[in-house]
Amino acid sequence: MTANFAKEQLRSIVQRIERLEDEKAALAGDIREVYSEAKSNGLNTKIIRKVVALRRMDPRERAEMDELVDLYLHSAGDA
Amino acid sequence: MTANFAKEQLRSIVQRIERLEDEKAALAGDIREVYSEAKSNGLNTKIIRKVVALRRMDPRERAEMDELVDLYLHSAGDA
Amino acid sequence: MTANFAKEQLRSIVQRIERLEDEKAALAGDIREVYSEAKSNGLNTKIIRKVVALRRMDPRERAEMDELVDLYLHSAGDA
Amino acid sequence: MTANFAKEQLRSIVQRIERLEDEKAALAGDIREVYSEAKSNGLNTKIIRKVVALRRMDPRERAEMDELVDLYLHSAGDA
DNA sequence: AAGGAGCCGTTGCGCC
DNA sequence: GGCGCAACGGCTCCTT
Repeated sequence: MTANFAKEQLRSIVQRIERLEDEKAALAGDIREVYSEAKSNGLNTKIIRKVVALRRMDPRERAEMDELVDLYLHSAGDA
Repeated sequence: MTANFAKEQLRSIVQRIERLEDEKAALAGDIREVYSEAKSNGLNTKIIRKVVALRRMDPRERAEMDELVDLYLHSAGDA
Repeated sequence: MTANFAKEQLRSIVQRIERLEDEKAALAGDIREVYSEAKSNGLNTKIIRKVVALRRMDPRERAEMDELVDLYLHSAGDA
Repeated sequence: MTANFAKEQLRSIVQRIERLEDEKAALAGDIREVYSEAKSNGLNTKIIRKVVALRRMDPRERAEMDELVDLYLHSAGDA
């Protein structure tokens, strides 16, 4: 029956998503633990988050962006 | 000078945004106060947030969505 | 040297986070693919997302919340 | 009647929130328009957003944070 | 290319 | 007063 086929398909999809979401949540927990460890060792987790984000960016692209920010910042601030 | 023109334009834009952002932040503060008042009167603010969101939706659209959710939920859960 | 120890520690932490973030991103990609497949089979992914979220909630808690929403919605709307 | 009192109170709260949300949404629209204008004048809106955010920060605090980011970045990257 | 939806990071709130 | 969680805002991707 076609309705049952659709139902089975939906079930499968929902279950696969839930499984993957569970794994993702587990990893998020692991990451949380690492930050927690960092904090208990006196490291600044907010800064670490920024460092991780910066390292993820392409260096060339990052340099361009920094230049533009400086330029715009200067233009916006001066008379 | 065209560079100065661009600079003036950027200055104007940044200042207009900052002004609007200030007003927006003030309103956000007002909203926060109302929720705070609600909470201190024993109301459930999480529920109020949902109610506000629901009231914003078109009723017809909302009904359709609820029906679909029920249908999918049922299909996903039964054998 | 204590500075080097701190440096090594930071390096380790950053690398562990990056590794975990990579795995998390891969899972996010997998989830996206499943939704994509669902959509190409004519399913409503927005609804599926709601269903997944609902199934994650505790049923008892969910029922309570629904009741409260109805109550508040009614109180807010009637004269 | 106390129930009616609570109902009136809830109604009032919901309506005040909705009013404030409307005003906030209007401002958000205005801000959106300014960015749109900026873009049509060849300005990089992503950079403008960063500039606006930077200008909002306390300079002293910002300098400290930048130093820390450099320090951590260096420690994380070198051997 | 523009607009909207989902995801991620940040900030504020309640708990301990 | 710090920690953990939840809501908010910004960024990115995807559709139109």
